[in-house]
Amino acid sequence: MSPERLFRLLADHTRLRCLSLLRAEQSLCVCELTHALDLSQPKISRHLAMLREGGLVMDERRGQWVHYQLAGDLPDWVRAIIDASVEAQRQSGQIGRDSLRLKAMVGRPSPDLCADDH
Amino acid sequence: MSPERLFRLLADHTRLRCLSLLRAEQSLCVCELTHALDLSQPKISRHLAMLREGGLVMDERRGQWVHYQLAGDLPDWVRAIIDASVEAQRQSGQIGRDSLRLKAMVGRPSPDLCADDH
DNA sequence: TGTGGATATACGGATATCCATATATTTGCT
DNA sequence: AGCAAATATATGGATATCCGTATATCCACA
Repeated sequence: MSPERLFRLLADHTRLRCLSLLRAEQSLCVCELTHALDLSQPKISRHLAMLREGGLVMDERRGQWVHYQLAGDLPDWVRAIIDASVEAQRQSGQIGRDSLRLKAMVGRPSPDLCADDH
Repeated sequence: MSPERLFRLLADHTRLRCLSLLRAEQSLCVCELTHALDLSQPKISRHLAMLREGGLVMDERRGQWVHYQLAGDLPDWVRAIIDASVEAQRQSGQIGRDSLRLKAMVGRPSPDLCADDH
């Protein structure tokens, strides 16, 4: 991952919000992100695919849901950049607003249910 | 400065190289950057203008030269992001190559001469 | 005032990015 | 097999970005 490629990935409001919320919430499925960010499903899916192709997030299918989380093997400098940007997002209140919508989501697939291999 | 705007500014190889070299060399004029990066003068000038409009660098005219340096009043999170990207650039050898070309530049406007208000 | 060096900006064209919409794919369930 | 929910991908258009080239501006100095 080159710095230029990383910055291109981060240079989009939607992707930044996805990353910030994923860092705050550990693991989220596409429909949770769609609801929390209040954006269309294809839009979220497309941006998550870009983050995945860049190695910033991992996906894992659990039943009919696909859960995303931050990649665990990120280089230190990449993690430092993501951390700093998350901090700025937090100060702007963006993460708070998205988290609130996530909390208010009804019919949210429970992480406990999904964790079981049922 | 929003994270998205910062990342857009950093999402370009030329601007990253300018920032890295400016951080390493304190202060450089346009012709030094043009020579060190081996790129056309309008290209360097245009990218420096973007960095200036984004508040990442300051310019100061000294005679017929315009010297650029990193802005001194950057927020902590911005500085952290720039620092991390510079570190990655250093590891890639990019800064070393550009620094070498800078050192090898002949007729380089001496900082000592330019510092005087002659 | 005029000339040359250093820097900045304007102008098109090529390419990339982003989006909305429509559609395909995968999975769980009956 | 067939249906519905969740997710992914394709398509085409609008917009943004980047670049090379040409030109304008600013400054030192004669």
